[in-house]
Amino acid sequence: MAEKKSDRTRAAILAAARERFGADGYERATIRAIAADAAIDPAMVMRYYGSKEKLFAAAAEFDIRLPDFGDVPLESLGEALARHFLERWEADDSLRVLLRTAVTNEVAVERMRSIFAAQLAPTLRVQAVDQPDVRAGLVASQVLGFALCRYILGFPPIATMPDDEVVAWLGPTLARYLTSPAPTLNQA
Amino acid sequence: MAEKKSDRTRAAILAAARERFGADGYERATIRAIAADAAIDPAMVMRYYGSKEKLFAAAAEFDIRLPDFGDVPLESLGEALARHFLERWEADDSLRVLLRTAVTNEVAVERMRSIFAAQLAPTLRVQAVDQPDVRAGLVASQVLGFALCRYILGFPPIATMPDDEVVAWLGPTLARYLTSPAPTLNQA
DNA sequence: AGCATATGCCAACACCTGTTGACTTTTGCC
DNA sequence: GGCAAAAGTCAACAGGTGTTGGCATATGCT
Repeated sequence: MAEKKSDRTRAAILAAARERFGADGYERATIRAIAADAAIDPAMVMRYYGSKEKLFAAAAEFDIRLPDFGDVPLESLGEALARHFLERWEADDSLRVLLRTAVTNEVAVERMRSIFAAQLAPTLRVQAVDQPDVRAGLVASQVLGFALCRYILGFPPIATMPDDEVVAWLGPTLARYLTSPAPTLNQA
Repeated sequence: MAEKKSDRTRAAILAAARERFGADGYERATIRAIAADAAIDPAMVMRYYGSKEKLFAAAAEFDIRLPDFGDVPLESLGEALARHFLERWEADDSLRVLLRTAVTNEVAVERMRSIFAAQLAPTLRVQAVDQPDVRAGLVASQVLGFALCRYILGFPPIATMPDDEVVAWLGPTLARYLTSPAPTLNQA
């Protein structure tokens, strides 16, 4: 092991950064505050991560690989997705960081998009649904909207809803976005 | 008319503030930039609105009164809501301001909540649905999530979707949130 | 006209931001 | 023990922020 002490502070910085970015958003999370949380000097943050942008990029980097839904029957995929996202969202604050910062930071937007457009859509393609991009977008709109109300805005009935009830409400919505035939429009 | 010139610059400031807050969010929208857009001195902003917080409060203030849905049959209320919110969202950038700033500004959160919790929920109570707060929250989650993807994040298939298609997709979802019996949970 | 008042501009303030360089301490190897 | 490199500390920088007070200009009333 070539280095040990440095790795520990590197990790401390990253953990503090995740928390601050997630709680305050990109602009209000200052390097000084992050350094104070990690109990080190602000200059260390620069030495290890180069800049605030790069620190954020590192803090927003984590494996967001969706499990393989290729063999889940399409009818129960909605519920499976709802449960998976809920668990993923409560496991740590990685997704919260992304959602809170995506509003003002392009990097976060792109990373968020890569979850839904670049991961969910292909999964749907395997299931041979039509318009996989549209359906993935609709799923994203409901999942992100619910997360927004629950974790960021803290809307009372949504924020305190038990997990099972969340799945029971959202599951059918997602299922419909995945399975329902695309709407036919009468006129423009 | 006691004053004329001042009212015009007051309005110019407010318009520029709405645009900047909506485009950049609360922290990144600077008073100097707003003043530059309105082609006046930053000091004028302070003279007329007192502080950045108060300017924002003024910029985020507008009538968001929902039309009276008391007589709309519950089955078509979902579609009516979808269409109303979509129109309201595209009419001006008031709601965009609120959504973008709500992530970091408590005032915006409270104002957003007042739309759904304090206006939509009572409307539902008139229709005698059970759990009106939960249902209003669910509607909020889908409406805000879609707006987030369409106007803030700019997710490709959602951002470019024709209005009628939006209503066709979202209407049934909202309708289900309003009419479907509350899910019964087997166990905790 | 003259004058009070409203309106606007300018320069500066105190503070906070990300970032940098020089300096000191600790670590690990010979 | 001695020494080079790593790890950490400190103070300062340059620039941007909200905010303020003083000074000039324009306006409208009598």
